[in-house]
Amino acid sequence: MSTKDATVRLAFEVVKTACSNCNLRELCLPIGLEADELRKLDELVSTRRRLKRGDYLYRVGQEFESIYAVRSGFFKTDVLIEDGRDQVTGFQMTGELLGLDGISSEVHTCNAIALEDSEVCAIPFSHLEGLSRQIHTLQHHFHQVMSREIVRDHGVMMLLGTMRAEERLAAFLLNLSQRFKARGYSPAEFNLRMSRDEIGSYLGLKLETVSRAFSRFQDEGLLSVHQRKIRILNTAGLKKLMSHQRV
Amino acid sequence: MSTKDATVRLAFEVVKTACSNCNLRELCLPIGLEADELRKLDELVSTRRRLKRGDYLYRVGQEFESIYAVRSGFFKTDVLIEDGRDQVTGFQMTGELLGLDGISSEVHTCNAIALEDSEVCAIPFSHLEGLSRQIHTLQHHFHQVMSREIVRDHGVMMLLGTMRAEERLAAFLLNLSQRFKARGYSPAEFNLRMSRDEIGSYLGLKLETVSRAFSRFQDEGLLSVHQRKIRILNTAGLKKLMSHQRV
DNA sequence: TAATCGGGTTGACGTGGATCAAACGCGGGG
DNA sequence: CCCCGCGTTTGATCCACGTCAACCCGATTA
Repeated sequence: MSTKDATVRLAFEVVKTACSNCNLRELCLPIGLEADELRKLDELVSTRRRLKRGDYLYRVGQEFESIYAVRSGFFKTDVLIEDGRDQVTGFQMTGELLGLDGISSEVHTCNAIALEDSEVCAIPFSHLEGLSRQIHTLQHHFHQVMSREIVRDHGVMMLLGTMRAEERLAAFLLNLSQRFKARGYSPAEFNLRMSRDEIGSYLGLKLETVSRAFSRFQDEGLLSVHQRKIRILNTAGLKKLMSHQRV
Repeated sequence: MSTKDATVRLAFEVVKTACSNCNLRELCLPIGLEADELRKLDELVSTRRRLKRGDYLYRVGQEFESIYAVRSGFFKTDVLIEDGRDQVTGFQMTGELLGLDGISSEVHTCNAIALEDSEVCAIPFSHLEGLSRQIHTLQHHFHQVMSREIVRDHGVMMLLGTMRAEERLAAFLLNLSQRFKARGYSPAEFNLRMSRDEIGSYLGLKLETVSRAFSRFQDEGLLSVHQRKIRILNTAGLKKLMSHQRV
């Protein structure tokens, strides 16, 4: 894809929004803020961006100025190396933040791509820093979010470094399940937003291996799988499989 | 190792210290601070802890209250899962921060272990938050440090997810080399502080595989290896190997 | 209704790294 | 000086996953 395409794809719509009446406020940045603090945050979260499936929210190398909160939809982030290999570093759903990687060098170090039609709130980072110098709660919560991202990454490193294919997929599905649950959706039945290839990239596996693991889980009665529609039939079984010492 | 051992091993010495005359101030938190700001930071970094090889700086589950800056020595951090598997998540050298994982849940989520006799500066986290509400530069720099950790983790995920054994080791050695260089040491000749097993854990490989890769590099004239003493003979060769599309 | 297309599944086979096992070599203690 | 122990090296074998290839299936278009 050419660079020209890149800029075209960045087209988006801008919409006014407010944290104070957002139904994600208990998941997202505003957590634990007082009413008056929330109003200040409203001023800061200036714009909402609407993206279509496949659109880039930002790209490697692009100047960093805002972080983004997912309001609706689903994203992936990935990193590349010259020779063409790439690695999905995460999947983000509603209430989660995107763009934290850009703070360190003022430039984004990964791509963020919408996996379905989505909306994000753009939070200009310098404003966020300003406000978190005033609001202790916000400051601390933001630090917790960054720290949680580090802990999550350690979990993925563990997964990639020590687990076998089926353990990885089980861990991945259980994680998704728990995140859907936290958002009020069924933890047992959901649609995957990503392809087998993207799952594979995230888990350090080839798509065929992912597909085989799904089939195996289905044969063993742990899941029912129809395309991207997943139903978890035996959570305990998945958990057991995950923590199973390699044979 | 029993829990009793754990508490015993946490014994340490406390020493007064000051950022303003620390020769690491250009690598560490104080980066870019004015003289008067530096004095404020001095008050905050209250204690220095001295650890012996093998001592734990903190452990999984231990209450989080401070982050630590490595003043001298060398550390590793690792995470565990129940069944005994573990994964080294990082190696930290002088000027680098430890403990960022603990912010999210007020509890440490990994172990930090000294790989040689070491000293750290303890920075009570609530004080750091307080001070960074006053000093914009400090606040921003701290955010950059956290973000850099996230970017680093993405790099490791890439490594674990897409690279083959020799590429991983090459990437690892080049990274170490560059960090030694940044600290004024030779980038071409250094002593590894960690065992083959620890390198393997970090790179998602078995120690035998690490050992074989070292031997292979030596055969090919890229390195000379004597125990843990490494001399890089052909940096370009290592880089080329790293970005080599899989055959 | 057929043709096309992209993602997913399945099978056959190859291989990189794990596993198992033995030997080496250095450093410390008697 | 020899002995012991631990980290490391090296060799032989195994196997989980990658690779390659064929086919399937549902959606889209002609």
